[in-house]
Amino acid sequence: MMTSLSVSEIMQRFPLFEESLANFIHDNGECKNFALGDVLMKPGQFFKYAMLIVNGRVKLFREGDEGEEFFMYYLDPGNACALSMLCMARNQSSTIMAMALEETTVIMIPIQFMDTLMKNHPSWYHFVIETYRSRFEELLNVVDQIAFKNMDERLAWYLKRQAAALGKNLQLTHQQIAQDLNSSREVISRLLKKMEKTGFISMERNIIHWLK
Amino acid sequence: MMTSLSVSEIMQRFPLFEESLANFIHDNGECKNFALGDVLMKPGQFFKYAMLIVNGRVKLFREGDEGEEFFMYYLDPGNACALSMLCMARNQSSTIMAMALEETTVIMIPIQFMDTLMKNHPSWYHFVIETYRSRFEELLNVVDQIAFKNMDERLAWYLKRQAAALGKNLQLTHQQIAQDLNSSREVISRLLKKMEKTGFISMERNIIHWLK
DNA sequence: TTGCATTTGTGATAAAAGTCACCCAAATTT
DNA sequence: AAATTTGGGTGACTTTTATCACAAATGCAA
Repeated sequence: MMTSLSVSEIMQRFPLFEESLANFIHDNGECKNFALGDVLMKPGQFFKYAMLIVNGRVKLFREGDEGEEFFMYYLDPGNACALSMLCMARNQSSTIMAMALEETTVIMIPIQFMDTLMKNHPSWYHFVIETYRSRFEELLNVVDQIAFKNMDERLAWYLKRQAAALGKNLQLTHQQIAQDLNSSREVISRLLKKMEKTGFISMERNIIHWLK
Repeated sequence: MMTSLSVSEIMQRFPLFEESLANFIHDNGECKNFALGDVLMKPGQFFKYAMLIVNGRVKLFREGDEGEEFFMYYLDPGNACALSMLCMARNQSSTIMAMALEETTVIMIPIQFMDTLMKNHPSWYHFVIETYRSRFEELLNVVDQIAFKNMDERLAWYLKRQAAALGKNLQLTHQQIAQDLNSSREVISRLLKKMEKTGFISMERNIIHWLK
C-alpha cells in the first residue's frame, strides 16, 4: 500500500522503531505528500489516521470561533501528530488546523491498526507516549506565555522559537506574526520597532533577523 | 508496602486495570494521605513517583515567575497525574503546583517500576495513554479560553467547570477566583455583578450559586 | 516609467483589564 | 458589645492592547 517509502527509510526517520514495526507500517500505512499551504487537518474534521511526519514541516494552530488563529507548534520529521491520535470525533466550537509549511511527506496509519500496534509493538507504545509527553510539555509553555506574559515578552518568545525552528533569518510579515499571536499588525509593528532599538532583532521588508 | 488499600479497592477505583496489575500496584505502590491544603507537588521538585488518585480531589495550577497562579484542572478519583509521569520520565523538576482540595488518598508508584509496568501490563499502557489524552484535551480548551476569550467569557467558563466538578453552590471568594484566573479581585467582582444581573448566578458572601 | 498592491510606520482614540483608594457589611475574636 | 478581620462594592485612574485612519516606502507589473 505504501508506495514511495522503504522500510529502511522509515527506520531512519524513526530510529526507535523496531524492525517489525517499521515493516508493519510499511505494509499498512499510506504515504501522502502535501504541498506548501496544504491543510492536513482542519476544524470539524473526523480523523481516521495517525500521522507521522517523514519530511518537511507542519504548522499546528488553534482556530477561534471568529476565525482568529493561534500558533501552537511545529511538527518536524520524526514527530507524530498527537492530535491526530486524540481522534476527536466531536465537532467543537474550536479545533485544530494543521498546515504544511513546505513540501511535506506523511505516513498515515489508519485507526483500525492502533490496537494491533499497541499490542504487538512495544516501541510503538513508547513512541506514542513520548509524542504526548513532548507536546504536553510544549503546550504547558504556551499556557504560561498567554496566562502570565505581556505581548512584548510573548513576541520575543515567539521569535526565539521561530528562529530555533526555521533559522535566524525569518521570512515573516508583521501581519503573519500578529495572526500567529492573535494580536493586531500595528501592535506587533510597534513592539518590533522597540526590539530593533534594543538590539534583539534587525528588520527588512518581509524579513526579521534574530540577533542572538 | 501498601498498608491501607486492598486489591479489590484498587480495582474498584481503576476498573480497567487487570488483576495482575492491581496486584503489582498493591505490592509495590505506596499509599499516602494528604489533608486539605497539602501540597502534593510543587515547582522545583523532582518527581520519582507516578501518582494515582484514589479518593479526594487535587487542584493543579501553574505558577508564574512572580508567584501568580493559574488554575488548570482538577484530578478526581480514578485519575492519574499526567505531570508526575512527565517529570518522572524526564527527570525534570515540576513547574506545577498540585494541592489537595479535601482529604485525599494517593497511590505512589516509584519510577523504577515503570518499565516493568509498561512491559508486562497492557492495561497500564492504556491507562497512561488515556491519562495523557484527556489532560491534553483539557489543556487545549484552556489554551482556547486564554487565547481567544475576554475575561467575562473566561469567568463564565470557569464557573461552569467549577459547578460541574464541585456542585452548583460554590464556596469561593472573589479573591480566590481572581487568583485562579490570574486576574484581580475588583475585576472579578464587577463581572460577577453583571452575571448576577443577567441571571447566570446568584451570590452570597463566600458562595456563588450557578443557576444553569 | 508609471501605476498598483503590499508592507510598514505612526498618531489618535477606544476598549479591556489592572491598580489604587476607600467604603461598608458580615463574620469572628476579644 | 466592641474591636478586628475578612469579603465585597465602587469611583477614579493607569496601563495594555486593539482599532481606525492615513501616510510613506518598497517591490512588482504593465
